[in-house]
Amino acid sequence: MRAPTGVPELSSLQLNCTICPVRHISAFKNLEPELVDLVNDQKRSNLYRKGQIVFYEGNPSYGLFCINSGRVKLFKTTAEGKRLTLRIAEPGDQLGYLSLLLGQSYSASAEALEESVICFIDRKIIYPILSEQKDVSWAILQNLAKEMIVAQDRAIDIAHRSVRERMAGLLLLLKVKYGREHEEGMLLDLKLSRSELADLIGISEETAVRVLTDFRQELLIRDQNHQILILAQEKLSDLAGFLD
Amino acid sequence: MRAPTGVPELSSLQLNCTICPVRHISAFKNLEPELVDLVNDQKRSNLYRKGQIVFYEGNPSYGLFCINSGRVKLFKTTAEGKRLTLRIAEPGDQLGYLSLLLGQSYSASAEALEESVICFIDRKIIYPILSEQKDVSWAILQNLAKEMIVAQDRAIDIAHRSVRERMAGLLLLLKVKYGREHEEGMLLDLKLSRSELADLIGISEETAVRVLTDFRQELLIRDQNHQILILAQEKLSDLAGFLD
DNA sequence: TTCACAAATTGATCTTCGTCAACTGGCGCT
DNA sequence: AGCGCCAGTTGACGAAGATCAATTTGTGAA
Repeated sequence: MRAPTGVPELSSLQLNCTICPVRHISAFKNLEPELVDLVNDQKRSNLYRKGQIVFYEGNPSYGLFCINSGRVKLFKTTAEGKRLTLRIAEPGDQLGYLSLLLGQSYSASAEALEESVICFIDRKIIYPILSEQKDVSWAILQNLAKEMIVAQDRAIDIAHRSVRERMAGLLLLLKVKYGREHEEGMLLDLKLSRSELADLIGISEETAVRVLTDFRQELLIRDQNHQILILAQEKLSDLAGFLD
Repeated sequence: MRAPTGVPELSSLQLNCTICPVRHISAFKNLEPELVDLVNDQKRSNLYRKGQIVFYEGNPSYGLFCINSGRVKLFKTTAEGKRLTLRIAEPGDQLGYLSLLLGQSYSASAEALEESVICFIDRKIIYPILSEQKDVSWAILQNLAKEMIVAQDRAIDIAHRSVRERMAGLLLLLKVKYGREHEEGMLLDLKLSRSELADLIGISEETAVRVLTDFRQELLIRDQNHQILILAQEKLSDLAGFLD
């Protein structure tokens, strides 16, 4: 039994693309005003609560999701229910463009990590924009290329690095995106459960707990309510085997 | 010590893009004749022998490689020398476009699996074509999207599937691309060493040998000189956990 | 507050796979 | 033929993580 795809709890709010603050950091940043209006008229803005599913792997795709606020994780699930998180999408990011571009059903599921507002644009609107506006497809191309490298790195990490190394690497990776200055180090401004951290590097929740407990005892990190405070970046870098 | 990037042993041959048989299955299939001429004038065609490196991870990129004939594997290497093969590129495929698109050094290394003829197009020629010709960038976009899904699938496989499952899956995957009818089953028309097979699924050579020996004893496959003959597809499908 | 439930933690155990080492077989070269 | 080399194979062993189970902690709802 699967919940219906893309059906939000609330759907009254409708944003205005013209003044959307995240458009300027999205693939639509250089979109011509008339096309922005076109998108604006058609799109639906929806609220997703924490834990809500935006779409399920395997379900058909009818358009593109754009994150206005909140964070969404993309993950795949095996037949036995094991998960691997592929990426965490941010405001300004798009969801579901692989399926859209390839005209096939979703290759991963998406779940809101926080309360999020996500707009949905019908593919009938998107396709013409993609094929006529080189800026948009160029932006997506660049994005895809970057994610591709991340995916490749992830694959070799999972194949050949130990859990300790991967966890250290993950914390440093999260630091780049979510790190906030703190008097004793860098605070990761993102709440992720042990299980969600585990999914990001393809390990079990229990081993994630164990490794993080080790890190804590080695004074590399500390728990700050439900966020992680990085105390010793350099040692984590050493652990992760970072060369730079 | 690393060998210089992209320096072939022989470099006398120069192909003609206009009549290149693989252009029509490449990202340049719809390129306008004048632009084909432009590419043709600038490109260099080079012969690479089996085992020769086309480029090394970390080296700077100056353009795009297009495979005219032969097969090339793309792989990443850890600091300890462990490898993971990311994909096997075919005639008509491009190499190095991630680096080109992102303007950064190679994120993987490329090595000829067979004697191969590969053309090199300077980025000065490529960039204008990419930004003006939506067909080419659209084709690359589609390619990238497909590879992205493969990369994602690979990641979850490595994280959560057993070696047996992965090897069964790999054989079936190779069958799709390289399978040739044979009286007793499907012959994989591609010579890959045990070590190369191992690299494709992120395991050691020895375990690859063991799993394949098991498969052989279970009469799922057989060695046909240095190629693999698949005798029992359905059983491999079951092993791989394929649902279809 | 108290209950119920989810998240985090810890321990014990087991399986899988990597590593190291030795041995074999095929093949080209002289 | 004889040599050397490399891919393939096999065995023994150990370490890394997964799994299962139990316990503790935290948290929101009534």
